[in-house]
Amino acid sequence: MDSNTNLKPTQRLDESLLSHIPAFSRLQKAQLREVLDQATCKRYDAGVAVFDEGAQADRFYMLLDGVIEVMRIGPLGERVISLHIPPGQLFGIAKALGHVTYPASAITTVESIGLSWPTILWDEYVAKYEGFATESYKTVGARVNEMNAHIMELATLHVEQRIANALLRLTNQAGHKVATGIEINFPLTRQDLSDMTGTTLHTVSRLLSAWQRVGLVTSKRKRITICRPHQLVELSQAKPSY
DNA sequence: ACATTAATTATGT
DNA sequence: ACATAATTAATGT
Repeated sequence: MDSNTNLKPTQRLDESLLSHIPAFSRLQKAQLREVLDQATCKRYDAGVAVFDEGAQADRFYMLLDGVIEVMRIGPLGERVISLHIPPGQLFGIAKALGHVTYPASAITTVESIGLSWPTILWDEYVAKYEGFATESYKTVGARVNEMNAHIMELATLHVEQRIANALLRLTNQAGHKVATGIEINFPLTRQDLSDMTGTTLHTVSRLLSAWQRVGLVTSKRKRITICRPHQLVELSQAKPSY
């Protein structure tokens, strides 16, 4: 019932869209053309699901523009954001991990544009294109590392440090320089931050307020900019307890 | 050192 | 006007 379903059979997308992303970096121009012709391009409104946890993983995706939150939902509605996908990254690649359904949901945080392919093509690409497998598994590996680091943070660090780390990670992938510092390039609520750090929006709100008072950050609704990245890095480090 | 509850205010459509 | 976001204080574990 919403009008964002303008599925377009990939009309003349340029090969340069793919040539810079790792998984396709080793392909020839003709091969890129072939891959692109099999892709579907779609636009998504902000806040809609690209796919849902548990659904048949019939396609895999690449984000061209926008931001995707990869999240799971607890027994009663509590969101856990496990990952943010910046443009140029593959996501929904359940097939690469041997899954038949998506292990998490992918939600757009802003209006986004994505390419997608039928999952069957994954195996074909792996077999056919030199470097597709190795390169894409590299990025999968990097993502696993990120998540591992995140788990360590959740388990060992204090709330203040976790939130600092979350903000730093976000600035690394979506940071945009502005006059007063580095702004995070997409709408981010306290709720979102708390969902990434396993705390509550209230605690996040209090902390941000405190940091704002000290001039470390500034924030409007859904927009956070870091004024003193260096101080934030310090806060993100665990303090020795003796 | 943090969550929870609840009341209050600000902000975007 | 309405819903969603953010702040703040009080209270609980």
